[in-house]
Amino acid sequence: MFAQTLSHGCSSVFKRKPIFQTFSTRIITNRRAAEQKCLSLLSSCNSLSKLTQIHAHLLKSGLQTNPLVLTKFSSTSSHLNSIDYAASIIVTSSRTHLIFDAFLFNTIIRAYAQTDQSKHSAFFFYNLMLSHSIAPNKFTYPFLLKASAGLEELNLTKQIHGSGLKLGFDEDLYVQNTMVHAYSCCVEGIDIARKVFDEMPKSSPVSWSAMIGGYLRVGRSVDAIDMFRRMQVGGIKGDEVTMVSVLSACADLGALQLGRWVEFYIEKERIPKTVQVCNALVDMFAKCGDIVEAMRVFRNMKERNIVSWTSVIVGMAVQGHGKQAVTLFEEMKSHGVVPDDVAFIGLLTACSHAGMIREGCSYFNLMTREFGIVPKIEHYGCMVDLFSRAGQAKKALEFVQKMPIEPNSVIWRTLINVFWVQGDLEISESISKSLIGDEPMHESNYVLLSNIYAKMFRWEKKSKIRSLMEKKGIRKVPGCSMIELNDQIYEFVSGDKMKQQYEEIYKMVDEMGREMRRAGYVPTTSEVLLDIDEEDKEDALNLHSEKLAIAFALLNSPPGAPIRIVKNLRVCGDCHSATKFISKVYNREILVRDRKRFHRFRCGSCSCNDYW
DNA sequence: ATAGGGTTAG
Repeated sequence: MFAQTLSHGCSSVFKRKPIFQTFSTRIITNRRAAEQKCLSLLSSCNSLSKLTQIHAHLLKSGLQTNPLVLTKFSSTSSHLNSIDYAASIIVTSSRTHLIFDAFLFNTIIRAYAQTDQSKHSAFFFYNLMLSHSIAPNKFTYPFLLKASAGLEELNLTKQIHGSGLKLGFDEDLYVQNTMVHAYSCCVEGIDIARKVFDEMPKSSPVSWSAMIGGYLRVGRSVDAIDMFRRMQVGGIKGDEVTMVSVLSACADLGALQLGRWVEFYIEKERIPKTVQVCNALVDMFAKCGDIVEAMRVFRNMKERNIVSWTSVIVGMAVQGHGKQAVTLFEEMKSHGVVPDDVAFIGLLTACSHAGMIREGCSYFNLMTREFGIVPKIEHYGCMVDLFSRAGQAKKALEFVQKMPIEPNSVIWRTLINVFWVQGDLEISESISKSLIGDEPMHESNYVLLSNIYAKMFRWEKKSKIRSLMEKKGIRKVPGCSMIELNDQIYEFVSGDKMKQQYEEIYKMVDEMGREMRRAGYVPTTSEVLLDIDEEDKEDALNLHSEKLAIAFALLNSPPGAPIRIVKNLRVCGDCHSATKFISKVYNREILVRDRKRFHRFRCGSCSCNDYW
């Protein structure tokens, strides 16, 4: 097969003679031509077997010593085994002879930097390069930084930064941009990235995108948005990559108004609406709860890929629209788009949120049977969630026991929760205890166990957990509700006396309570897992960040305007019930995005049908 | 030859 390809590839130059003979004779007489030929053969080489054959042939013909050829070897394939093969030739050759140059090393360094599994090898060749007294050039640093960024090795990045600094390559804009990116890949490096960014004499949209993307990666979406605002103020135009990052930040924060503005900006500035930009728009609208707009963008796309489909499917899933998610999935298949493991996670989530147990099970089986996808822990997680949400604790447990892979803490927590809901507190307690043993620093494990003890009225055990947490310095994540109003994002934390309007807000909360009671609301004091009397429990419920946010929205938005709230935790039972009453009493549509899904409250009921 | 980006169970 190789000989065929080779002779076919050579046919125009070497017409009659057999290929191997051609090579050896020509090399002696016309080395340069043979080199050229070999290089062009390597250009079309896309498998390890071809590579090894070309190499074997080269050995015969004496061309292996040529650095140019070796360079081509390294850049020829993105497959790890081909890169390793090229690497081994370079290592061997470097022991014996030759005039290696920076170009050669850059190529192999770049090849390794682009792999997922073997980025460390890039540094091996960097050191080999130095040991041969070959000076790195300005191209070497972006490659090294790329490798270091992927490894999330802050110290490595610092070292490269230092060496680049000494050689003066840090003045190159490319190097600076990659530097910002590499630093921003580590949570502890993000502020250094910002410092590098701030000290850059010049910047490009790439620099800004690197910074915005960095803030996004470490979960600082507010800072990401702030960077974008700074761009606007500075009159710097972003490009399509910037837009993708900014839209991602909007999606994360649930900032619909800003997201809409970004879409407008894309139109106005004629930023190319690439597939990725449209996918980001779809995802932004979906995560902001505007599934209609998400579908509009999706339907208008000229080209859609698996990510586009998955985005709308997940969008439907978080709205609890299981049927539509399934319909979209089937439509996707009929368009010839092959679902991947992520698409199945979306689909299974949709089934789980909508209580579609039968469909969920059948798709889970189909995934492996028809598409050969081996279920990952996430897929098993979806299934455990599917049974658990439907209250089938026993089935969920059986499923876990039959799983071929080890369940992880997410799955255990799902089980703890379902047994807790069903009042099977002993099982919950025992799983919970062993989980704390496995993950002693994970905050939610303690919260779960503490809730279990509260429900058992074992207050002394509960307070023990609390002091254990204190001793280990583990803090409960405070509940927080966000609301976007007139281009501003407001944050409310439970019981927080915020800077502005707090007296008015607390008054409003009281008024809401009275109006709700008149409509039949009864506070769910059993939700308050504290050893205090009933009246104090009611007060504690009123301090929940969600109620504060709603009060704030009622005070500051026109009557009848819909209210949109984004929470960092799941909505509690009492807030869920209260919000239903508020939607009716105040005649408002209230959309709450919780940690996992949307609740659309209208006229006294919720779109989740109390299934969440 | 060089840089930044979209979907993922609770």
